[in-house]
Amino acid sequence: MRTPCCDKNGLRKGTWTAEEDRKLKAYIARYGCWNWRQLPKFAGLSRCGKSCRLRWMNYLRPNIKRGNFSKEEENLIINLHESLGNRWSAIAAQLPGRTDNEIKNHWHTYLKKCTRQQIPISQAQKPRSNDRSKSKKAGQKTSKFKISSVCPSTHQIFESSQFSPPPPPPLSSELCSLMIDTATVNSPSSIAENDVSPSEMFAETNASFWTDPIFVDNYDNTYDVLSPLVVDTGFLSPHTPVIDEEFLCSYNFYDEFNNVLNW
DNA sequence: AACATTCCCAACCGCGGACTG
DNA sequence: ACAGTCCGCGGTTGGGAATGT
Repeated sequence: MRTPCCDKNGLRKGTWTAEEDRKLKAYIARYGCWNWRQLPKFAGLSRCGKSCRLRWMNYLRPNIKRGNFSKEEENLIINLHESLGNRWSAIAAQLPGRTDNEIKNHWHTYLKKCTRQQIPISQAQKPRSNDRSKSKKAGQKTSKFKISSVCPSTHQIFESSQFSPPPPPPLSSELCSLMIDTATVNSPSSIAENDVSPSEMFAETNASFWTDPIFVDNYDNTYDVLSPLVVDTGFLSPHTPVIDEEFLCSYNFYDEFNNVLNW
């Protein structure tokens, strides 16, 4: 894939690394997508918001179906394309777990040929299996995402929950990650690896957040709590999503046996 | 085995609509 | 009404993997 590089603003472009994915997933699991433009700054990512959104929507989001399209899906895409045209997002809405980008790619690489040549899907030459799934590529090697039929989309999880994500507290992305990924919780010293210092975050966070008594009251707790036990400390407000092991297990996000997250 | 070509898809870009002040 | 900002969509690109010679 595209070689990571920096643009003139110092923002990274190109292929996402596993570390970037981890930061983004952890941040969104913790705070949701409250503002794509601001998100990378608080998540400790040198990416533009657009890039973060795309990565999340097309790859990291839970409940994304990967792998080959079934005949039923392909027929549905063709039928929907006849009626909707290139409105990929509208088509994707009818195919749970499929992204507009994936459908668009599949259309251009395979289905378009079928329709142009009037070839039945079953007789057309199948594209190379995407089970190769770019597994060797950066940012995707460590993905352990499991598809669960009972797993609601993250969109549903966040939207159905009662919280309205506030601007993030002065937590580093590293700490956010540690809070969700218990397997990596080892040493508080790792917080020193932050891309954005707490003071910088403090300075950049909007005023309304700092007047929020929930966070102000618990601000002192934020730097010495490095495990999911933070949930019990009272640091997390009732308005923030509490991502604990039980929650994660219930949606197949967390593998209790191996003590790792499944994404 | 080595090289050339084709395929595939993650990611980028630009545009337009929605929203806000 | 207008300008600025943000978000989402669709078109396109580019480079690694697969396939062909």
